[in-house]
Amino acid sequence: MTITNQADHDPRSNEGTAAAAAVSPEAATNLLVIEDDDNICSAISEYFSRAGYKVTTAQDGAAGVQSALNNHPDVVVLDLMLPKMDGLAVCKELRQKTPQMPILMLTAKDDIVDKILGLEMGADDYITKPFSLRELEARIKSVLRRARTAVTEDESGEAPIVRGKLRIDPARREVTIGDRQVELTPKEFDLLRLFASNPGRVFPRKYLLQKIWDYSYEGYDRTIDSHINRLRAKVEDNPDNPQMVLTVWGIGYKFSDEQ
Amino acid sequence: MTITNQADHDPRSNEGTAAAAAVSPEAATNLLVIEDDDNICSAISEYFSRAGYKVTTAQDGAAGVQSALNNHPDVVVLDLMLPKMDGLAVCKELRQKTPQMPILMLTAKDDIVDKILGLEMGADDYITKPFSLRELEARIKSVLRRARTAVTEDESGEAPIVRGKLRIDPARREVTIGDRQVELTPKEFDLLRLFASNPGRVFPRKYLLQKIWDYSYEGYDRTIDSHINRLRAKVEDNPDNPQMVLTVWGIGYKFSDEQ
DNA sequence: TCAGGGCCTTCAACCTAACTTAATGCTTGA
DNA sequence: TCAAGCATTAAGTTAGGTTGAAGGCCCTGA
Repeated sequence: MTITNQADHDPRSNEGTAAAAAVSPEAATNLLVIEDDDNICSAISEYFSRAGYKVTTAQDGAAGVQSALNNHPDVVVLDLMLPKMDGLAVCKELRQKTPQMPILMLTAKDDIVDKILGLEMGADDYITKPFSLRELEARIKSVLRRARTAVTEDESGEAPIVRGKLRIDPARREVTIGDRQVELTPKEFDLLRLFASNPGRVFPRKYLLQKIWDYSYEGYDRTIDSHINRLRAKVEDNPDNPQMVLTVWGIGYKFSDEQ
Repeated sequence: MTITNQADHDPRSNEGTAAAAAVSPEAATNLLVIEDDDNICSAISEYFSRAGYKVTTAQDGAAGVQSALNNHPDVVVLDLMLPKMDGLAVCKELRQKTPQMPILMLTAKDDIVDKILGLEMGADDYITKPFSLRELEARIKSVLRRARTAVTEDESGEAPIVRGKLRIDPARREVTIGDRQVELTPKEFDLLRLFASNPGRVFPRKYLLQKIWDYSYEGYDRTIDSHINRLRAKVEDNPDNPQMVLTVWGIGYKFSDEQ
């Protein structure tokens, strides 16, 4: 016997459209766009204003940082290529000064190196040009949702983490899927807990090495793959088609925030 | 919201099935379900009645609180979205008035914010829709087990601790297994008492050093292993296959919470 | 009061089991 | 097409179990 939740008209499920945001009951979301290209800038600005966001823009990195610190936007959309101070530097500085502020980075198409650097610098997510505005909006919502529920990853609270059928009990170091208990090794457990505490957030391999394997570990980062492999074998119903621990091609892994 | 009837016959095991619970020797467990959806409510009610539980239901928050205070159920299953008084308010009120009563919260799919709030409000665990009834049963058992054995670790009350054949009398510093009395050294006793006060909870070595050895002890933590070794020799029927004091690889030790 | 002995605790060493890392070649997806 | 990811296996490393001995404390008896 399974209880499902279909055909449930939850207003939240309309996410991703401009109209939905416009009727949102909550106070307008403040959006700061740091982008030097006028076309992109005004397109974003127009779309999101109409969608009920309050949009501020900045044309270069220095101005962006200023604006972010003065206006405390709810989310920053940050281009990587900027005059005066490039996106990575901006990201780094904002992370230092306002660690909580969610940052969504715009990167040139296929610029994997930059994506990785961006994520390592502390961006919360990235989106590659070209992108649709609806896509951007979806990402922004996702980042905002995560920020609201942010569990600082090392807080390691004793409260159980539940994601669908998956349940992690940090105090007992127990993991169950549905009613089945799963035995994990320490590394597997640490990885899964980190992932599941921050669904949707992308963890680059380098970052994982630092976080789970202590600092400046100059190792083979394929090692992570091995652990992910074994973790999936234990945790996924069908390891060939993972539903929880997902690969982000060229970057690393993340926990699904679907469902 | 619909109820489907799939994959009920799970070949994995017979544990947790209605039949197994029905023959449980202990007095019926009282379950209060606060849920406005008739389908879910009757599905839960039917399943758990058949499993030998005594089930009471309430259709809204206010009625739920009343029922909880009048009937003193062993565990409350509480939906978050309720008419009259929402789940969070119910949870908060129950926590104030009967702090011991275990609460398991049902949350809508994806409603992470609510999960967190729920736990902050004092729910003991939560489960996301959709869920299987077997899964719910597993959670309920887990919450009940924790509630039964919950001892704040520093309470160090003088009441004897009984776990199966093991009995610890803190006032007399006596330990018996079955009818056999066991002589423990102070460290052995302290360890065993700490473990047995919180079955299932994992105690890292560092934590034990702080707790049992006081001060920030910069020592050899293999010392703990020695004590565990001797403790097991005295306390376990077969020290090669410990049933009480269990190793958690890479972390420390815990007391078994089976049975 | 001091020596002797017993018990508890700590430490060290060795051994095994468990887990992690590395390397390989194959598969996959941009 | 080809770099990135995956699966498999083998080697390496680390953590835990076990044992025994040294040090310290306390009790006891001379």
